[in-house]
Amino acid sequence: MAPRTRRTNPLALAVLVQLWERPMHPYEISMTLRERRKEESVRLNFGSLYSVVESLEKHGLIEAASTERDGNRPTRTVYRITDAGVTEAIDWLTDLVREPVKEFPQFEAALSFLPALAPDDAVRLLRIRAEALRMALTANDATRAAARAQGLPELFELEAEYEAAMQRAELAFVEDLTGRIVDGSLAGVDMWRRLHDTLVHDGRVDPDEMAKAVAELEASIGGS
Amino acid sequence: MAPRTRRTNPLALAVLVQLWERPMHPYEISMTLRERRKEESVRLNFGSLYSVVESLEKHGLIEAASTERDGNRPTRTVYRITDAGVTEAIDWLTDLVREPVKEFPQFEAALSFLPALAPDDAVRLLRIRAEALRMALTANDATRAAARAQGLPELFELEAEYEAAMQRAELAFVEDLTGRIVDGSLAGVDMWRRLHDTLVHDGRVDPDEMAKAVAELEASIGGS
DNA sequence: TGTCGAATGCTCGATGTCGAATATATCTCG
DNA sequence: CGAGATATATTCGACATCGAGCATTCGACA
Repeated sequence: MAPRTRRTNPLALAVLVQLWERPMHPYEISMTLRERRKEESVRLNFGSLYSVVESLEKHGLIEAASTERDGNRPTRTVYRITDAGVTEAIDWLTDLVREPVKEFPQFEAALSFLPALAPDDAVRLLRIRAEALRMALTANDATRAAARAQGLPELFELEAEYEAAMQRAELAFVEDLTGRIVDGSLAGVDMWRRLHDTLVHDGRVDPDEMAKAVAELEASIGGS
Repeated sequence: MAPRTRRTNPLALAVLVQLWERPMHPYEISMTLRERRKEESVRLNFGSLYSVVESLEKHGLIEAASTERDGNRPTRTVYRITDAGVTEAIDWLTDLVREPVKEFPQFEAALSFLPALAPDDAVRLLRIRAEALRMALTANDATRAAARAQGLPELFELEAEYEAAMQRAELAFVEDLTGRIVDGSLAGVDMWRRLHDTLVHDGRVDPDEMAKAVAELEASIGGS
C-alpha cells in the first residue's frame, strides 16, 4: 500500500479530480480549474501546483503519460491518474464531506483579541466590515445569477452558494455584535470601556494597572 | 521604517498581544494562550511559535528583555514588545476586523467536487456531517455556558460565539442541500444521476462518454 | 517587417510550517 | 526512595508554500 499523501493541500485533490476526467499537463490543469472558477474555492498558484503534482507522482497516484513537444515550446508532461489515485480521490472527498474539520479563519482570531482595541474603534471597524460583506454578497449573488442565466445547473455552483450562506451568517453576527456593543448589552463592555480609559495611553499600557486588571479577572472566574 | 512582517501567521499577532500585556518567554506565551482557550481560534504549535518569535525579533517588533536561568532548567529568553510592535499589533488587528479576507475552507473545496461522488453517497455523507455539526454545536454551547457560569464575560468569548454562528449556518446549508438532492429540486441532479449510471464503473470513467458529457455541458453554457 | 505584449509552461529559492526529538526537573504513589 | 509520568523549554530538519523569474511563442498592430 502506497503511503497515503498527507492530504494537506486541497489543490492535490483538485488535480486528481481533473485527471480523473482526462489526462492533462499541469498548466492545462490550472487553466481548466480557472475556467471553471475552482480557483475561488481551492487556493491555486503555480509554485504549489508543480510541487503537488510531483508529490502525487511520487506517491503513485498519478503517472506521466507522455512528454510531448509542441513546436518548439517547452516540453510538457501529460499526466494521467492511476487506480490508486482514483481510490485516493474518492476517499479524500468522502472524508471531507463527512467530517467537519476545524478551520482557523482570520476573523475568529481577530475577535479573540478584540478587547485590545478601543470599543469605539471596534464598532467603527465592524460597521465597515458589515458594509464590505454586503457588497461581497451582492457580487456573489450577481455572479451566481449570471451563471444560471448561462445555463449552468446549480449543482455546479454549490461552493458559491455555501460561500454566500457563510457570508450572510457572518454579516448577521457582525450586525448583532455591533448592536450589543453600542447598547451595552454585551456582558463586559462596561469593563472594556473602563480599562481603555484608565490603563491605555498612546497605545502603551500601564504595567501595574494591567497586572491588577488581569488578576481581578482571573480571580473572578475562579482559578480552575 | 522596519519592513512590515508579512502578516501570514496570526500566531504572530497573538504573540504581540500577549507581550503587550506583559513580557514573557515563548513557552509562557503558549501556556497563557492555552489557558485562555486562544488555541481554539489561533493555530498554535511549538515549531511555529519559536520561528514566529524569531521573525518578530528580526523585524524589531519585540526584543529580548533578559535571558534567565531558573535552577538548572534550560535558559529561557524573556521578550518584551517594542513601540513598533504595539503599532503593528493595533494596525494588524484593525485590518483584520475591517476587511473580510477570502478564506478557503476545506468543505468549500469538497462541495466544488461533489459531482465526482455518486448522488446517493453524497446524501449519506452529508447526513453524517449534519449530525457531527449538531454535536459540535451542542459541545460549543455547553462550553460557553460553563464559561459564563464561571463568571467570564461574553466579551472574552466572542470567537466561540462566532464559531457557533458559523456552525449553525453550515448546518442549515447542509440540511437544505440534502433535501434538495433527495427531492430533486436542485437543478442538475437528474443529469448527475444519469452520468453516474452511464459513465462510471468501479470508479473508472469511460473516457469517450466523459468527453461527450463535458462537451455537452460546455456547449449548453455557451462557450464564453 | 519589427516589436511589444500577452499567453504558454515551468523552475527556483527564500520563507513558513509542523511535529517529533531532546533534555532536565518535578511530582506522584506505592 | 525509586520509577515512571508529567511539566518545562527549546531545537531540528523534513517538507510545503509562494511568488517572482525565465524562456519561448504567438498575435496584433503600426
